[in-house]
Amino acid sequence: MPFETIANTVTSIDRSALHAAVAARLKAMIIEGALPPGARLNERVLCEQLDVSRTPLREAFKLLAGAGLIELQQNRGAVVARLALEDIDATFTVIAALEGLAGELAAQHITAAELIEIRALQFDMLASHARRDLPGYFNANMRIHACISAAARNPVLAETFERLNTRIFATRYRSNLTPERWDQAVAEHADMLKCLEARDGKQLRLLLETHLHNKRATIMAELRARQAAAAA
Amino acid sequence: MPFETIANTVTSIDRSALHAAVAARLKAMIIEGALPPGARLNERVLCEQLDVSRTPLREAFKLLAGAGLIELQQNRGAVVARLALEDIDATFTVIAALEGLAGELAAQHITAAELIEIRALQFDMLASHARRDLPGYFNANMRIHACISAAARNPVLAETFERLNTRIFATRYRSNLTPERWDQAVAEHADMLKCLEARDGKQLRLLLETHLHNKRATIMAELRARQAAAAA
DNA sequence: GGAAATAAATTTGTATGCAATTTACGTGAG
DNA sequence: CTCACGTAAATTGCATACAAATTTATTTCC
Repeated sequence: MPFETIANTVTSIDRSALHAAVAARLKAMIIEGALPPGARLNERVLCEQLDVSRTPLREAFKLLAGAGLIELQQNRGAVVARLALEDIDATFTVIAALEGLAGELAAQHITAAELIEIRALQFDMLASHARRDLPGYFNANMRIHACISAAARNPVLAETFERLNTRIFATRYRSNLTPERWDQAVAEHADMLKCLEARDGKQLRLLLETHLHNKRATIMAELRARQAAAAA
Repeated sequence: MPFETIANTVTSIDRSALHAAVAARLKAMIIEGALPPGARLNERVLCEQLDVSRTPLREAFKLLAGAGLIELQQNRGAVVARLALEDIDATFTVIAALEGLAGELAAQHITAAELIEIRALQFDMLASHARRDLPGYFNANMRIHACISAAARNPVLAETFERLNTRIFATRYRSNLTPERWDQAVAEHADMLKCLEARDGKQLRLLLETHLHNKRATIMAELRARQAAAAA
């Protein structure tokens, strides 16, 4: 994780590590959707917007390209990585396996304090669910998954997970949910918490894989429907 | 294309995409061990060796840093990523889960032609094992795992796998083996092939996870012993 | 008017120069 | 002899200049 150590939230850019700061900034813009998939990254325009010269900007491009967030085209610049539906599906498949592993390891290593935090986040999530506050729900949801990832005590897993999650962030955490699927997801989270408390890693792994598989099916159905609607 | 240009591509590098070519070259040097973990990457020296100016070299650094192959240090250049023992252990844990997933998916999607190729590679591996040809064994071994990864039909999985594998390539495929562990590994591969032929994805996943877990235990034991010997 | 050819403008890729930081080295004090 | 300090050398980071490629605009011809 070479560039996410710099705070993404800073408005003006730290002049002492321009390429890293620019990369963090661009990454944030991609996650937030300011730079949507497929968007061309014009060097001159971005240089003016970020107030840096081309060298650090181009180096930031390479950092993001190495991480798979953007694609470089020979003599034709860079574009934000465009994920086909199959790629999103494939990414969820891998994330399901990784989260399953994270859950199994977390059940072994999680501390009492971390468990308390996850319980609290679970209530936050229930509150957002009750209020039908989708952004709040996704926020709590995301933090629970991050907690589990952290409790796994495997930095390689965390990094790999972070890397894949970044690429489908908007898809994963800005999708719609049917009321039924939302209820089901909340119920699945309750089961997951029980497994964690019981330190039942095997079962938690199964639950997480199923949970992610269900989320994948939901999102893929929505995306396919959206694509069909756009084609018509 | 003139003959001279073709000849040049063998020794020197393609001038039309310098940063990518340099990155590929550096990656190869890292995998081959010419640039061992922790080695400092001096810009001037590498510029002369690769016959490029600093700009594409530095851009190549960023590509590799984004992929996690090297580490950038503020005002202090770049070094080949140094993996602590815990990192190697953690990487194997993740790879085990990913290969398990790959096996499960491969059992669903593998073609007859691919199965034939894996059977052939299995015999190559047996031949190398019989001759006690360790490099030949690792080569066949690596290709079998690559075949399974390809048969999974999941580009994200393949990419993630490739990325992690690159980082521990030397560790994974240049380690020593006790005769017993070597025999055991060969036997495990025979079981894996049976599962593939029977299209038993669940069982193949278990086998692969166990196989990788065993490989991890072997390698970690060797590395810890080596480290203890070096400390003494 | 439209297609092909051509020229201009834009954009990308690489090389190089300069400033800032880090590292190396020599000198002298304790 | 060791350690601290200061200066010089080396190295890194960024900006800019130039070259090559691509895209856009214009002209020419049918």
